[in-house]
Amino acid sequence: MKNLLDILSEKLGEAFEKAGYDRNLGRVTISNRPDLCEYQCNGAMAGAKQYKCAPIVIAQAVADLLKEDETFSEIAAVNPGFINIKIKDEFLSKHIEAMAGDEKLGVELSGGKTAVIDYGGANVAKPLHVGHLRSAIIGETIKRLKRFKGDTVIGDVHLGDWGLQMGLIIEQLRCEQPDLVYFDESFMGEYPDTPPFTLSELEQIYPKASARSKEDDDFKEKAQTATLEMQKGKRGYRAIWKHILDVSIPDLKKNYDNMKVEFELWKGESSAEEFIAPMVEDMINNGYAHESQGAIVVDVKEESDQKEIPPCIIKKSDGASLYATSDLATIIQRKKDYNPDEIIYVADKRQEMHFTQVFRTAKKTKIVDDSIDFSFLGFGTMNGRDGKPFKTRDGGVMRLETLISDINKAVYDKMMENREMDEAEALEISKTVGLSALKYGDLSNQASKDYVFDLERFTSFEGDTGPYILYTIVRIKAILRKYEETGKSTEGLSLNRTLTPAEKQLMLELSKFSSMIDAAYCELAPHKICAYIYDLANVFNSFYHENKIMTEEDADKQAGFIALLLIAKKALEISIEILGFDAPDRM
RNA sequence: GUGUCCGUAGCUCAGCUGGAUAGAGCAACGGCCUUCUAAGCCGUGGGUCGGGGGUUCGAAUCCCUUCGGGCACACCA
Repeated sequence: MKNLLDILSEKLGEAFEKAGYDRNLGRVTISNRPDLCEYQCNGAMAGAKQYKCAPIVIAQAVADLLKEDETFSEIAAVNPGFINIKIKDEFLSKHIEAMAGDEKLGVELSGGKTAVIDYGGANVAKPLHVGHLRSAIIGETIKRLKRFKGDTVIGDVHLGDWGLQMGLIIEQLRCEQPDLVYFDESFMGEYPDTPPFTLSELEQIYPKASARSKEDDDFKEKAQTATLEMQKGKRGYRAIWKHILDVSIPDLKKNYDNMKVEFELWKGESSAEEFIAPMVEDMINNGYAHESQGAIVVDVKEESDQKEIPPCIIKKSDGASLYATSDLATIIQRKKDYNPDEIIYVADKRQEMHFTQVFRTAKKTKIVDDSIDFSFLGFGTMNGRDGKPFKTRDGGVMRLETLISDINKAVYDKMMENREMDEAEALEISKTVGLSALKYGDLSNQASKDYVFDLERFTSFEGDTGPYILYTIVRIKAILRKYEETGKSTEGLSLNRTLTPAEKQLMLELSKFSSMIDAAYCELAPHKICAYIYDLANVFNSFYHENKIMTEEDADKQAGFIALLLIAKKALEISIEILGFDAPDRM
């Protein structure tokens, strides 16, 4: 259905046209002076030059034409040429009612594109840490948002399981346990089913290896060789690789699950391995790729570039493939499996260059045609309160599990300060509320910017936080529960046609829902959803204080309030569902 | 060095397809609970929108310049 601004703009546009002006001047926006009006149109000022007359003259002519219109309770031309608009209660109320009748609250479907979203970016053998947080949270929200708009979306965690890190682990393992059968060149039998390491052992191997490779060139070289051999299919190394995956993936799943982050695909860089060799061959044969300094590269610079874009390396000089190679091969695979209209990558913004290279290479080498859209949603760094990248107290990388349990603990403590509650229930609720704190804290910032993670602030129950949003929903639920306890039904109620001021404010806010979703969708901007529900929660809470619902004596009016609560609840619940968290029934 | 992003209240951030008096939250201060969860609501104070030019009837928003900061710049991912 049409949103309110479009309806109003159309009416104004018609009036502009009738008065002899361009109808496009009739664009109506939300008032930036709520003390004066609800909506405004600035078209008269924009058109003044074109028609060589004072803007107020145009504005007056338009306003005069609409004086009698049943939509407006007030429409006035104001110097220097604003048109100030207020709408009638009844018109608004009917509009919101129509919205409520729609499953998606008036949001129109996109047209059903198919998209693959590449997010999460976990590495096997490494526990999830805070660096993985944003990709997971933002990616999941984009996925849900696009689904809500009617797209078919496939989320792929795209594990890091094919690069140098694997070689590092193999070499480190060799140092620690040289007698393992995997390193015995002459071994021809079946390798054991049981991994030679536990999860926690595995998690210690990688950091050690990584640190060592930075100081020990010889070790690094060996790791590179091992990587290459693994990629080529060396049996013992592949067996280790398989063990690493088997040990890591269940743990990763569990962790993502705790965050309500769900992937349709658990593929990794390795999954596209079979496409690599033919792809590279094609690129060479078709003249797209050439040798440079021993490596195989594709030139991707373009005339219009403001800066030098280095060539995209698809084969290292030692013959190993790397990040770009597997990303390109994965595009081939995705095209084959899903033929998507777009592929969205959610990754740290520092990787922008890499994706520019990959996207250009994919199009230049005709892996995909121009109809596919690539987009890179780069996010900023999560910093600590000191403004520097988030670290543990001793300067290490904090595990996601630790971060989440810290948050849940903080929420739990605060709950117990203010409420008496059964311990088991409190623990359960603190997880729900904690997740909202974490996700809202992240998503309410613009994705592309760095932000400061402040546990104290995010878990606060005051202000612009997840818990505040949940608290608002809990309040609504409580009233609805009480209403039903009086034996009345919440089905089929009509909104009031004469509105209290706060009631009208709430409806005006609700009317923005569909345009807010559209903006968030087009701009891949989850923070707009957060900003909206925060405003909505504020307006609701004002309404809550100014209108005593349960003690309202006029039963019809009370029913109208309840009808409005249901819509507000739905708008909030749809929104947090997209953001990827839930509201408890009480807190 | 080149490119790019950012600089808005003490702190954390919105606003940026140009519009009227630049908004929130936190922190500070003052009110409101015999009434639906006070984890709330209402109010007060707090700003040369980094600086300087320009375009415009009108600039936090567009252009130029300058200062300060982050990040990226071929064989890591």
